[in-house]
Amino acid sequence: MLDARFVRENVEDVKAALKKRGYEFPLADFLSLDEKRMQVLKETEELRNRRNVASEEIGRKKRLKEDAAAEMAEMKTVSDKIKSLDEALKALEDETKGLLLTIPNIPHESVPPGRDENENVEIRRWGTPREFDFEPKNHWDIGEPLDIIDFDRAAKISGARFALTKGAGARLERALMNFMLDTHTANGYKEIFPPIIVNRESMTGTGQLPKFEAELFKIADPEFYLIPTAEVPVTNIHRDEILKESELPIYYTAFTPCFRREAGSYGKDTRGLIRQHQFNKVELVKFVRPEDSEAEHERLTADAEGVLQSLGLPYRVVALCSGDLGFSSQKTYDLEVWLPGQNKYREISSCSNFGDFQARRANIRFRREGKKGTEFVHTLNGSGLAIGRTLVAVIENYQQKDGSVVVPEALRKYIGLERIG
RNA sequence: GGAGAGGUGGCCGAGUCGGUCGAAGGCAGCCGCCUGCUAAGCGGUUGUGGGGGUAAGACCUCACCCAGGGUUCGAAUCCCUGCCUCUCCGCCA
Repeated sequence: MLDARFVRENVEDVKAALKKRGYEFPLADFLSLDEKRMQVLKETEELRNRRNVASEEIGRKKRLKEDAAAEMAEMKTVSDKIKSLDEALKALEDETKGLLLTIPNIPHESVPPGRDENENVEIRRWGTPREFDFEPKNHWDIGEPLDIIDFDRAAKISGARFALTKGAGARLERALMNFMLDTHTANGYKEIFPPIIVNRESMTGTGQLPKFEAELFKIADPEFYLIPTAEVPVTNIHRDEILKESELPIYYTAFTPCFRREAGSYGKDTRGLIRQHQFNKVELVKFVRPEDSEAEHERLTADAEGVLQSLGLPYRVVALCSGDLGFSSQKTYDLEVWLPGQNKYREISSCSNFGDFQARRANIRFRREGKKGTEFVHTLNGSGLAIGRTLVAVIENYQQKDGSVVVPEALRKYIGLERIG
């Protein structure tokens, strides 16, 4: 959420910045609403003040056994007025806030301008895609014969876009989870195992609601949501809190299943593990001081890259252009891993700096040492990594001509195998 | 699922028959003083958000005692609803 006062005072800048995203800011709506709101607010406060003063006077008179009927009658009408103004104010506030909640974050100045993913900018590459002396297969053509991935049974149990792993596949999934968590905790992230069903406030805090309800799985009664990413519960750990400066930065890592409706992606990645309604992911989340967030963003991205490097998986880092940026993000790097089966790089991690956008929504503040008042922290997060897609990458990059899969060195002690199949 | 208790400031805790309650008292914190140092002691001070004001302060004002409604001239105090916590019974991984 953007700051109302900031928007009010920087209308043109805000408008221009959001235009970079391809977002038309409803400027006139906001300003007239905001002005009306302030006007009503002032009026109510004046009346309240009058009432407070009069009520005190009435109390004094009553104690002295004097008559206060006239004041009481007058205040009755003042109170009625306040009540109706309050209703109007509440409506205006809801509307203003509702509008603010649907405005995306302002892209950071370093974000490359662009309309969509085609204008994202490659920052660097790591590793060299392997040369195959045979035609490399898709992961499902490797996994199904090995009987480690089963799409048909999962479809029977649940439906399309579900999969189940078994045997060495299930163990590989578990090995990846442990390997990633161990890697990140060694780098100073505290391990969290959060709830994966959350309330509306949490979803609003990180920016999924109110705008993206259609992408979420919802539990109707009682009202809850399944998380689309651990970012939601983990960032909301500190919702409505005032942290000490000495506590920052805070680093968390969390393994969770994630649930996404994937509405609007019909026909995309219909086969295979790439796009599932349910998938596992290890997430990295940071809470930092504003002046540190850019450097922390680079480090977080490097931490996610470290996992790919340890696994020997070639990848590239891409800076999302302004038009491809997520709603809450002010800057994002995607990590794209090489998939021989598709002969291209595919997203496996997304590392974002949200600035104070989420902190303002979720009301996460900190107090500086020796200073009065509070400031919003900056929040960041990134996948470290999406486990399903990592499993795909391992299988495709380490496939052998005979249909087996060699287990990367780093995973062997976790899975207890050198080869699958 | 049934029965009951409770939610007050960083923490503990008081709020009488509704009327200077933003809220006693204690602890912790901060600033002085004092003791050669430390501890103890003495005095003062310490919440968040909005609006106005100022060069910046000072200052003025509104709101906030879980949340949302209601009663009233006036509510932390009374009433309703919701959320959360705790205890007992039942059930259960």
